[in-house]
Amino acid sequence: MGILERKEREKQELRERIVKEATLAFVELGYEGLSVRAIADRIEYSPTVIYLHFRDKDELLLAVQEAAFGQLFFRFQQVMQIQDPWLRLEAFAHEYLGFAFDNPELYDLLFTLKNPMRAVTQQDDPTWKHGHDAFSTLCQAVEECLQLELLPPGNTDIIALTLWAHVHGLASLFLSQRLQMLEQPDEQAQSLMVQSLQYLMSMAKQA
Amino acid sequence: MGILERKEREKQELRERIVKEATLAFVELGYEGLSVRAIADRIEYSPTVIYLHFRDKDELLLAVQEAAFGQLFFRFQQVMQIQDPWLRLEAFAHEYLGFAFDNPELYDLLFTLKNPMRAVTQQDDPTWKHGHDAFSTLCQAVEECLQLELLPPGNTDIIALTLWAHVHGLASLFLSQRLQMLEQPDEQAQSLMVQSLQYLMSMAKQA
DNA sequence: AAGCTTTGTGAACACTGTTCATTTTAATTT
DNA sequence: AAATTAAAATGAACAGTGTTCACAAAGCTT
Repeated sequence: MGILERKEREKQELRERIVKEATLAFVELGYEGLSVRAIADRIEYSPTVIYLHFRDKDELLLAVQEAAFGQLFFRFQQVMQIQDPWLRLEAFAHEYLGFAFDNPELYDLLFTLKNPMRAVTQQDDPTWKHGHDAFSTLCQAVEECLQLELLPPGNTDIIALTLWAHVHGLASLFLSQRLQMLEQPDEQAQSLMVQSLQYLMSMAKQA
Repeated sequence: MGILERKEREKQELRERIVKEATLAFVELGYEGLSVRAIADRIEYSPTVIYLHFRDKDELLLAVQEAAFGQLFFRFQQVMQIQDPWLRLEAFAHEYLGFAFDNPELYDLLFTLKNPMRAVTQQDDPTWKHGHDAFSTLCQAVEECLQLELLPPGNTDIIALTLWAHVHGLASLFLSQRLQMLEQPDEQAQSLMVQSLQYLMSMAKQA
């Protein structure tokens, strides 16, 4: 009686195809340009079929977000193998910024746009798995640095938050074009961010 | 011959009324809920009259943003009178975060939303005056701290950017509800941010 | 009072997210 | 194999969006 299984599988496949094409359309057109009808065109189905798989657009964006988290986590996995916790911390920061540069729209979806979060609070099913995992690995690196006295003593979560807030702040200001406030050419913006990161890390290491 | 002047004045008054009502509607309904027709209703004019004063919605948002910058700058002016540069720096950070908490929508408009920036690059008229001013005052406090050796030596702009990125990162993550990743109750989120700020400042002061 | 410029309007266009009655398709039962 | 039932997919529609344009109202100049 593999028929039900096959139908279920086909349904999941279609769902994944929706998420995949939605992701492509999203990175291509940005958030404003992403429409349900555009996705429907790409999967060659009627727009209404999307609502058979997702309550609304927010829930679809949540699925796209989850897929994007997978991409970020994939880049992190290579960093996780670095033994030295301090070097690992630095590598995390660079990888994080690298992801933001390479995938500006997806970065916004992960850490800025409010739409997917509305869906996550509606259903209190806390998907967000990859997000917590990513933060945990950051905390672990911080923990190891603390034990080796490479960081000023303090609460692990707070320190991890401090580092995260810093790199996110840089990425966010850059992507939203607010670094224009520094009155520097745009090509140098990335260099500024690296220098800021170096300054922070040098402050931390003086402990 | 005060007629032309009167007409010009009336035009400016209407323009300011548009910006004012747009601001009110914006903080009330948020970005998604803000529509040209809703603003038109509030000013009791036809929607098309708005396009006599602004090229498009982005340009209107830019004007709202400028007004919001005024509000932020107003809060900063009281901080600017603090003599001790270190205390001034800390006060800036708290005032910045306070503004973000009190005016979440306006904060997004100032530092996150891309729409107004599109207008600012289209016309290369670099309004953005208040933004530069705010950053300059931050730089000045940093400069004074450097001379008193209250901060590790380094480029002034880079240090100012580092501080700004940190508080903006905290505010941004909080407002976009991404601090859920810390698995802490939402009421404690603000406390976490203050602790993170304290950690950063203690690191900086050890120089 | 006639003409002209500015100011304001209503209707329309091409979109958007979303819903619902209807039809097509597939699987099951008779 | 035919009829029945359940699932999947659709087209049309609704209310809303930003924006444009031909047209009307108002005010000023001559």
